[in-house]
Amino acid sequence: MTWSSLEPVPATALGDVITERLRRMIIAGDVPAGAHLAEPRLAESFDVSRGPVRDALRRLESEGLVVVRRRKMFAAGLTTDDVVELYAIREAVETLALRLAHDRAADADWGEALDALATMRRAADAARYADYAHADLAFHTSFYALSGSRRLLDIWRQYEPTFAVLLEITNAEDVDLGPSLASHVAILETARAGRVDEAVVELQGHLLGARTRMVHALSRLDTGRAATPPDGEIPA
Amino acid sequence: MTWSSLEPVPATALGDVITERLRRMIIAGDVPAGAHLAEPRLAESFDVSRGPVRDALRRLESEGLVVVRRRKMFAAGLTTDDVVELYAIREAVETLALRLAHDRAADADWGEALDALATMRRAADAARYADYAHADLAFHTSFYALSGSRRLLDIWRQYEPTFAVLLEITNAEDVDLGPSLASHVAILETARAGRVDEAVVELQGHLLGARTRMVHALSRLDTGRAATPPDGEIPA
DNA sequence: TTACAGTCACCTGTTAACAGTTGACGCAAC
DNA sequence: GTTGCGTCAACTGTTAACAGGTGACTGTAA
Repeated sequence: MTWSSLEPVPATALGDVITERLRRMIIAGDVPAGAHLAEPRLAESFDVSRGPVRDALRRLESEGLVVVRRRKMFAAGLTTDDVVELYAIREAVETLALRLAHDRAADADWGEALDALATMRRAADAARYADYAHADLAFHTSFYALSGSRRLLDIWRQYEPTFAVLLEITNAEDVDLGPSLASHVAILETARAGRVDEAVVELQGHLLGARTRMVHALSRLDTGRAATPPDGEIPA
Repeated sequence: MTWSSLEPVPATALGDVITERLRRMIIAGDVPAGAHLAEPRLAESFDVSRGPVRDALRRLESEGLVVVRRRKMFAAGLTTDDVVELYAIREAVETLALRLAHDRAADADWGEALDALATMRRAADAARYADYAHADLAFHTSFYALSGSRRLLDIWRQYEPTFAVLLEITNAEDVDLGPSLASHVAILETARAGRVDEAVVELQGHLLGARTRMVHALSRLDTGRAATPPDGEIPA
């Protein structure tokens, strides 16, 4: 018997499943922005009761993918403006995380970041985009983990699934992963060398590049998606 | 008939009430950090069913006041380290908010901030600490609102109640509100004059001062509160 | 044709109950 | 005395049902 995951018990709460599926549907635009997300309808559509749906909506609300207006839940969707906003916030918090991680670097170790980087290198060589994206996020997560700030990690985890789905969707594009990899190497090595201000600048440049690619990919993906269609119902 | 609040319908969801009461109890230390927050026990204690309690726990989890470990909820409490952490995060996001607000200042107006400032001045003159704290938070909220970033406002609203309770608790102290008021005036006037870099520096200095006072007040308040007592049950 | 009123369907907030699981306590065997 | 096992209580995840309220639709009257 081989148990790959030791931490989480068999645990796959139904609410988590609904959260993930609904999140993907909203980001991908399967649920049009502005659509009213009524609990009974969603519950029937996912073939569960209202409880897990309620949990999912609460969670997605804290992720910013669902907004509540007059006690009703509506899909928020992701416009290119939202992506710009997300990257601006990420720059602010990840910069802080990197600085804090650096401050604690004495007793902390960059092992996780190095592991992620190795995985990224292998994925890049094999052009395995999904694996690369996964390792990419793990790399950045390691900064938050190393920062020692639980709340900073919480904020990141709040938006990390959105970035994950975005990366996954936009990675249909045929991009050369080389520059991205080099950028990550530069950030980590500069930080490990103790030149944290320089590393922050590298990070900002990296995020700017990622944002630009993301915005282009997204606007190419759904040219017709408006900022806020008046209303709508979920397709099926 | 006089209706003071026009926006929110009679709306006072039971879950919101539980959230507020539980939040206050955790921050004040009435619920010891590390205590297991079992739904049935809390539900009976608040004389409601598990539903609203569940909502409250989910909300407080996103605020960082409750942590989930092996599917169970535990009170996180607030140590002085947490306060330092909170102010670090706040500096990062509020700085961004101030910059974004400044960028949009052409079509935006600082009316809300000015109103809050006027209220603060009156409260300071009358030494009404609670009113001052309230207006203080409204002042800062206006920056996030003016930033035009919904998610930035969301992050602030996530932690704003914690700051509110902290201010309320620590304001038992007899402090001169003059310097705080002057600090707020300086931030706003500098920003309105378009010298945003200078305003950011003012803001950072202001937050540092606030943090210092908060840490002192808190450590004076509960000298005996440890970082993580092993476990415990809620008192009553 | 338009304005108003009544009806009706839907949705949210809330509650109680059921099922599976986990952790603890106690008892018995070695 | 210690170790292993069985029982049991408590908790989380989940579901179905009830109550109040809101908005839309329709029919009627001016």
